[in-house]
Amino acid sequence: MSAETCNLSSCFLCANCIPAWRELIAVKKETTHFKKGELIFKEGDKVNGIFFLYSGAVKVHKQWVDQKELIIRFTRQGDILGHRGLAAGDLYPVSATALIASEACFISNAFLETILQADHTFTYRLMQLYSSELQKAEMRMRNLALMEVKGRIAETLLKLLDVFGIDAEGYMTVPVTRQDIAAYAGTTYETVFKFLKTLTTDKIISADGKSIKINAENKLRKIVKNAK
Amino acid sequence: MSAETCNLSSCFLCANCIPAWRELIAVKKETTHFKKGELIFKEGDKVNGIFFLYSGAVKVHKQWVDQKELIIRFTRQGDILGHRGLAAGDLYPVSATALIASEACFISNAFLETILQADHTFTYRLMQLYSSELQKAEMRMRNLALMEVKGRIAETLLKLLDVFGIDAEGYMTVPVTRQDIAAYAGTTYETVFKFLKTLTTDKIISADGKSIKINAENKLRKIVKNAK
DNA sequence: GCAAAAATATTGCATAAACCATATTTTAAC
DNA sequence: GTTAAAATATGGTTTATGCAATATTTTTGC
Repeated sequence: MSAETCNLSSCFLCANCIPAWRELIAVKKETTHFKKGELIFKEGDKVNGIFFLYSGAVKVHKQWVDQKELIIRFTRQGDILGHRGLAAGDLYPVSATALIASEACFISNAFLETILQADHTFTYRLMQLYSSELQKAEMRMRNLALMEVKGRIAETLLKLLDVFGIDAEGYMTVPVTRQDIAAYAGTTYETVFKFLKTLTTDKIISADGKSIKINAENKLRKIVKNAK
Repeated sequence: MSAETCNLSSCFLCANCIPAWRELIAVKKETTHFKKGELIFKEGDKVNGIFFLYSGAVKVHKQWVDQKELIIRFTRQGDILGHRGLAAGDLYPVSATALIASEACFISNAFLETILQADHTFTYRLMQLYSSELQKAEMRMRNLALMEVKGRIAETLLKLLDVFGIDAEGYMTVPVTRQDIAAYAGTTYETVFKFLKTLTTDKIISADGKSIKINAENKLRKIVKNAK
């Protein structure tokens, strides 16, 4: 179970807990597999535990009336999923969906509590993680509220680059739909489509169907800076 | 120093630490006073410690180019200020400004670290607090991105009611300017002005100059719900 | 108590971006 | 492999909001 799917070092839990715990973690954790497009957990579901993403790519999103949704963040290998619900309530406040085939270690609430009680350094690190996530959330809040759409779309492209990286030819490794770009930028598909077209015309990006390649990162950053 | 300004029980620190610590806290803390409109700390300043708001009302805000700002949250007695910077960097990512005369206990970084290392329950509670703040931040992110302006303004009024409460005649206890309402809702003064006027015409609120009174809370909630 | 600076009041206009409609292509499901 | 369902492509219309302008009132600092 452990050898193929978890090297006991790359996820937040293994990287930050007391080494001695890893043996027990190897026994207690369950490895879970998710297909592309599969729901990992759903807003409103009861929180049973926490996921540590071992491989793949996941979007964390939150609904609003009438099919609308905002993508809160994109996560990659090593990231935590479902930690928001941990201590603050018993229902997930967000949903998580696999963007590509993904694997995660699932740790039950009860076992996590045990770790938190026994390993104070881990608790401290988790608190630090939350603190930095909070900072990111505040930054994003400000951008969603005050930055104009073009800047938010440019920002989304840069974020995807940062989180998922690029392959040998410079194309983004994880195929994200334009609808997802819109959902992260807090806008509509049509607006994304139109703006990506002008970006392509200006050679700032190359959009070959679904795959996107960023040619001029600095120009995207300039768009973000100048987005009013 | 302690008796007049801090009862050693109402702030997050005193309420959640091991009782034995309170004596030391009483010695180590510094009581700080802020006048209406005074800056408590500024985005980009070096983080020296953490504030526990003892009395008054404070806005936490974040800048964007060209004088624009978003109010991240309103805080009242008992709340923590400046905790974002604690573990995640050495510069404040936000500013804090007193809305009315306010008092806060200041705890230096060094002493806070001591508490965190010695009192694991406190660390755990602080982690829980961050977790719930994160949930709130995500909710707000979604609302700022997807809810239309009228809903966001209505939401702001409800938030002010929730955080600061009302006096005997039903008026909000803390005078918040329309510009601040706009800054929280992520919109402009003019839009707030126009919408508050229709709310007044519809008798949902009474706006007597600066003081605002909410007459029909349920109608405001309905506006939030239906805001697209 | 006066001057300067915010905050408020008000309106009209410009426009960015959502919404609508529809056709085509790609992806997923059985 | 066929069909259904997403996702994409693209234009035209509408409208919610931001922006500019200007006048008045309130607050604040010295």
